[in-house]
Amino acid sequence: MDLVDALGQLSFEVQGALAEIAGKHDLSLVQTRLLGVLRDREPTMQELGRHLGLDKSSVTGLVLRAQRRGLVIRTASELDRRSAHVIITEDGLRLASAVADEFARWIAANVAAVLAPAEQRELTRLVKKVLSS
Amino acid sequence: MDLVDALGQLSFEVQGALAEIAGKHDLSLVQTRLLGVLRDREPTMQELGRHLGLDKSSVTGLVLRAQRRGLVIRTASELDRRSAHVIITEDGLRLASAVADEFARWIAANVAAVLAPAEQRELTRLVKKVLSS
DNA sequence: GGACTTAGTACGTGGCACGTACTAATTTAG
DNA sequence: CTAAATTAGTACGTGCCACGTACTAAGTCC
Repeated sequence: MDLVDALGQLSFEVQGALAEIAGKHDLSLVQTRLLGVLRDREPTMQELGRHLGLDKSSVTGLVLRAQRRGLVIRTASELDRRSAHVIITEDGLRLASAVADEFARWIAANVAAVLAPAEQRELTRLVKKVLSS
Repeated sequence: MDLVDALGQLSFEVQGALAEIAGKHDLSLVQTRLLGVLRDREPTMQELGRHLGLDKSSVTGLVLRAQRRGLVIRTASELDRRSAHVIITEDGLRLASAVADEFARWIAANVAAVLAPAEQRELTRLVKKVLSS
């Protein structure tokens, strides 16, 4: 197996685990990403679309469904009355943290557990180097 | 950034690239995986579901859409007349190869290009170690 | 003030995934 | 050897996701 296969498989593995964890909390992968983005931002719909790589028309429904479940709210912007800021609620924050914690535990059990500490550091370093490009 | 964030982000990055490449060939990520599985197998619908981690009722539609586009065919099993084997067509093979090649080029440009040869080997080794667990 | 641009929604289409309910073929029990 | 249970697959309804197009309302530019 070469680098291409290794990274391809790894990405499916990690995304699969994340999807499963999210599913246990009745969240889709996209909803989870949404909440993740909103943990440290209060973006407009447009900015949200940029962060998630989605069209603005896709964001409408995504936020609508999250709002129905009480995970986010929309507030009118005061600077520009056309735009709305999306803000995560307490419930949303709790869910996001729960998923994040469980994901961290999955990494610990499935990655960290099979690598020596030095290997973990090296893997982190290499991946970061790739991501920063 | 720690190991958890690094692997999370990497998986989104890789899957995003793969989805984009697949999209250029009018394939979804799932269709691409389907064709990938079929490159070296002629599974029944059930086996296909197991490989992809999907319910059998999900596989029906997936294969149906692929069949409409001439990417796969279904043939009746001779051992068990209840089951059908899914087989990739020449067109399907061509598409699968095109996506795989382009993905390999993406890895070369975005991963291999920023790592020294020894680092690439080390990354591959570490990822394989994780996957084999 | 009128033309243009921008933020967001509405709606229709298509893919994806599931659960449930069904048919047909096969296997198992009695 | 039939009757019951299991298995392979499809049909259908639901909901999520993503997009393009068309629209409204608000802001900007002349």
